[in-house]
Amino acid sequence: MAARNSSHGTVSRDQWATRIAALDESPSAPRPRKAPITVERIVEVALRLVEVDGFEALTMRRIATTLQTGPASLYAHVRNKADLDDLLIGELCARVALPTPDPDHWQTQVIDVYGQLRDQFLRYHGISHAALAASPNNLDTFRINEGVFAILLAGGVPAQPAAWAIDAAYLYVSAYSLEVSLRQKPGEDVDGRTLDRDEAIERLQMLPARRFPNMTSHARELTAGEGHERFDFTLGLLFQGITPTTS
Amino acid sequence: MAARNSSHGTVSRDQWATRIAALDESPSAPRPRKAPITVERIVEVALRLVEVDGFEALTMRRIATTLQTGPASLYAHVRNKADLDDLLIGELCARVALPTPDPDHWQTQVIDVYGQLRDQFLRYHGISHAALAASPNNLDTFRINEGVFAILLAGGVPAQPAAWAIDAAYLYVSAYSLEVSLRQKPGEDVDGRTLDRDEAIERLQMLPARRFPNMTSHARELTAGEGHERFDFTLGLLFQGITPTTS
DNA sequence: AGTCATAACGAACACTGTTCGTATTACGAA
DNA sequence: TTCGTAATACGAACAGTGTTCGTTATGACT
Repeated sequence: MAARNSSHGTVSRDQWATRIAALDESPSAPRPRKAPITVERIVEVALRLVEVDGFEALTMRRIATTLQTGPASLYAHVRNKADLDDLLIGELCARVALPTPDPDHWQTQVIDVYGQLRDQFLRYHGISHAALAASPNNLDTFRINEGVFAILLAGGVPAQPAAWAIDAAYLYVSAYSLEVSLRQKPGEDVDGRTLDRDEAIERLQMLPARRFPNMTSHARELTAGEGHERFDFTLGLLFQGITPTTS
Repeated sequence: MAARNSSHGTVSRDQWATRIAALDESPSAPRPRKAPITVERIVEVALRLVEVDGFEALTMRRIATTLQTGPASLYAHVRNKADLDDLLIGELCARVALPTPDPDHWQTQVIDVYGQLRDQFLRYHGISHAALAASPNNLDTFRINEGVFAILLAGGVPAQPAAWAIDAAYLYVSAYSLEVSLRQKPGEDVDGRTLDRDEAIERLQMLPARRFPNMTSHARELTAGEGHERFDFTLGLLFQGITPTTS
């Protein structure tokens, strides 16, 4: 009611600002108009934000401001935040390369696939939280399950144990990645691993030895496992138990 | 500035209301004064709220209003919401009964312990979310680990595989409980399990058979598992792989 | 009876996901 | 070219969340 802007060539101040902002876009972009907001760009920006600040800091507002818009604009392309989370873990699952089944090396193939998934989860801090919250209805999750299923069947594993082991493995990979992500939170980077381990041993041995005799005496075993040794160990247990030909 | 209440014996309206409310407390309580707010009461109320409405609906404000107070009053007894979550899963872990190790039945003993933990998690919808978010620094978690460790060592399992299997088992139990909780969300109660299974089979077979040949042909195996059959299967894999005496 | 540390509290802050109604845009038809 | 229309983008707001600040009331000890 106060000040319309329909008189001759003048534009509103906001429009002027957006035109200026549109000047220094990417000069080689075929669309100098604005910046079309698509689901792919949302996922891309969201993953970049998660990679930098972690999944806990991923909010619709941050995605929107990174895209130079308001939060309401995202809901035209994404139903929920949960829906966006599904898309994120879908993208991560889609990056996992599935090998052609080799009956002689099915076990290492399976561990390699889940290692890829774990690395994707660990690259984006805390995103496995979304992997656990979202029931695996995602098509990309199905793709991984299908690939592992093929490897297992090629290896001679019966269908029933294979199906259950696949389910358990996905759960374990997600939970393991989440635990590692949360444990790395106070730590600076990948360094200081043995230092953290010494401190963990110290804390364990600080426990009352009467109530915790085994944990205090076996603190070394409890904190052992360089790198992803524990990960490989557990997956080995899971898939060695369904081996058709006993090693 | 508007209406003080320091004149003679009159009390404020709020004070009067609290006095009236204090009348119909528990008549046999030794403290007719007010209602002392302790950590135990907070945990008790929080668990009751989670049992009714699920963990997602557990907020500090709801706990406070249930205790007839404001949200700020809780922070005198609890550092964070995360701290409260730790207390909750600590209470749940404390309820698990640990048997005296029997070398002849160590495997069933271990599965029984984790079955108790799973049932506690499933009784409170979505609380395993907190179990995964909180790194197992809790003393009650240590207690379970200590108990299982004792069972495993009594069974003749070497310390290193025992420690790693304990870690993996706790992770799996939490993730499994969380998945079951989230899957039960739309369902009414425990009923309708086979109906859900038929629907799951139908959806699986709706997938494009060219890209998902194994999942479509083995939909029955993928959806199989009455009750906690999958749970027992996975824990069996985990602990059968570290058995000293091959069955 | 008086003092004082502590607990309880009301109100607010910064922030979240989400929705409503409007304003703007792009594109095909006259 | 001009216009109308369907779809999109967006500002502002709503109902919540966890958490903190400054104040008030309490209960025990001297």
